[in-house]
Amino acid sequence: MVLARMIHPTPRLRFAPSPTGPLHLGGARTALYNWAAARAMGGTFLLRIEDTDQARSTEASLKIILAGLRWLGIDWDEGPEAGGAHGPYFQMQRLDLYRKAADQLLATGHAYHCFCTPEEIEAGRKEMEAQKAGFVGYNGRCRTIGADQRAAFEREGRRPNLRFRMPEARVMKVHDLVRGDVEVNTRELDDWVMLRPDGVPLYNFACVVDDIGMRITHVVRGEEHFLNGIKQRLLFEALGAECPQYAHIPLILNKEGKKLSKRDADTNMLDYRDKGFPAEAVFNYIALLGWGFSGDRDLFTREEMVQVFRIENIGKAGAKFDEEKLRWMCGEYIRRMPVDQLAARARPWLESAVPADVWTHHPRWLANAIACYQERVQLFSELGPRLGWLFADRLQVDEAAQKNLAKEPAAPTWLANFADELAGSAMPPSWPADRAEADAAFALPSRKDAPVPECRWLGPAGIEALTRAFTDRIGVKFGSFVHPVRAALTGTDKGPGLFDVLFLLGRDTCVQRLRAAAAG
RNA sequence: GUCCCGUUCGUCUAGCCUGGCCUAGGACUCCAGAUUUUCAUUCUGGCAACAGGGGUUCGAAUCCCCUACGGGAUACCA
Repeated sequence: MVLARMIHPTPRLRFAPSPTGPLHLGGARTALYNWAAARAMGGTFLLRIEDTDQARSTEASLKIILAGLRWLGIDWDEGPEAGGAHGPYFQMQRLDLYRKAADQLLATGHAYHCFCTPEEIEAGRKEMEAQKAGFVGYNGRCRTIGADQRAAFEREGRRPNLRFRMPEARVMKVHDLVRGDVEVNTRELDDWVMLRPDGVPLYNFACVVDDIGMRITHVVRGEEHFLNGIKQRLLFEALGAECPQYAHIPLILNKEGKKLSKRDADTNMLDYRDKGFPAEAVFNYIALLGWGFSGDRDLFTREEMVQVFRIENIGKAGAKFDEEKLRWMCGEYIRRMPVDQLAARARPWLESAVPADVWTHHPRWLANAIACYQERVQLFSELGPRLGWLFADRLQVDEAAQKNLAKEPAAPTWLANFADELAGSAMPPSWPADRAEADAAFALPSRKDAPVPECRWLGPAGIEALTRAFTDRIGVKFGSFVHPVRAALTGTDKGPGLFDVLFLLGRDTCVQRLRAAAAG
């Protein structure tokens, strides 16, 4: 048992953002895959903040990243605001650990001080380029520096960087969980800087020290890190630690097929939240960018994903982001939501459209109204504008509706007479009057085969019967009658079933609007 | 320049590792039809792809090679 645990340590994965910008699509997907892999393997998922780029790191970005992850439902077991036994989880709080590792590497000869100035490094690079060397990087001038030269540099006041001493031409055979077996010759890489004179580490160094300290076993990250992975493997080796399993995944491309950048405003995850995209739909969609749930299904929950997710199944080819499909997926999720949940979650976008009184005193009525639009919207934010006609004092009539009102010369007469008919009917009263009884009795949108409940008020079916009897009586074709009525009542030519509209509006408002339309 | 990775319908993908069940499946989009009082939903049907060329094999989307195209890397950023 103990032995088994040594061979297969508890999987520990991390997402390690640098707080230099918002959480964008690519970062969200990386986090999501790491999270899913951790959950799938019954392991631990943690967050580490790589804030060593002090000039660009901000507290605001950190907040946005954490909020974005939480919104997507990606939770972490260790990290900021969660604590954990392997902290601190901010790199700037781990400087002593890097220092210690640096001393060890210096002592074992895996690292050396480099006194070159940026200008000297650049000159060396130019020289290599002129020699048509395939690889162009640091020329390793300080590799073999003597004590005299070193002392001379120090007298000049130069402060050294710490560089990693790369093996000269070693063929690294590595296995990447996504790319498979790949060979890289270390001559493609130069002696990279680990530590600045001020003691702040650079990415590859801090990353490895932390992955060791945090016992990371698997790393899923963007393919821009593939070569960093080679450098890091060597560093693990030099430090006598085991390297995690790496999986380098292709980048997400934008519609133009270019790399998604942090500057693309609509790639900030919180923008999707603010625009009314359901989080679980965004999660679902992002998961599909480079991974397939199965051959015949692309709608799934987080839990279902965790059941079947395997890092090895992430695709090697880059994917383009398609907002059209994302939106379809949002609509799909909204349709499947219980209507009360939809109302609650859409509320932030409904505050201006729906009077506060409705929320507190007419919840069933509002739920019915929202239910009528459930299959007609894709985003929470689309609900408010659609509901406007319900509360309008003076109805806005759009062009299509005006056409429908003008098409039949007799329409004004029909509407006036229909108003009289409704005035004497048992239709439910109109908001703000109390109509809770009717709203509780009838669930919208009404369905043809639904049984008619016992109620003293007319429901949609009853109103339809009344209407059909009326059109028969005045000798008007039902089909032509219906359009001007909808126009008069909602001001548009689209929307829920007409009798749901009548029911929602209630007797008095219907009468009033029909008469107003009849009067022109 | 050099190195690495990739390329299946317009898009996301299944299939590829372990060749035959692939006249290549699903989804989004689009088109047509059905249902319907409008819109939407739903249902039915349709358009649409193995980048190109060689090779291996009885047989290749699947294995090998070359070409083209795309992406990534080549920092005192991460």
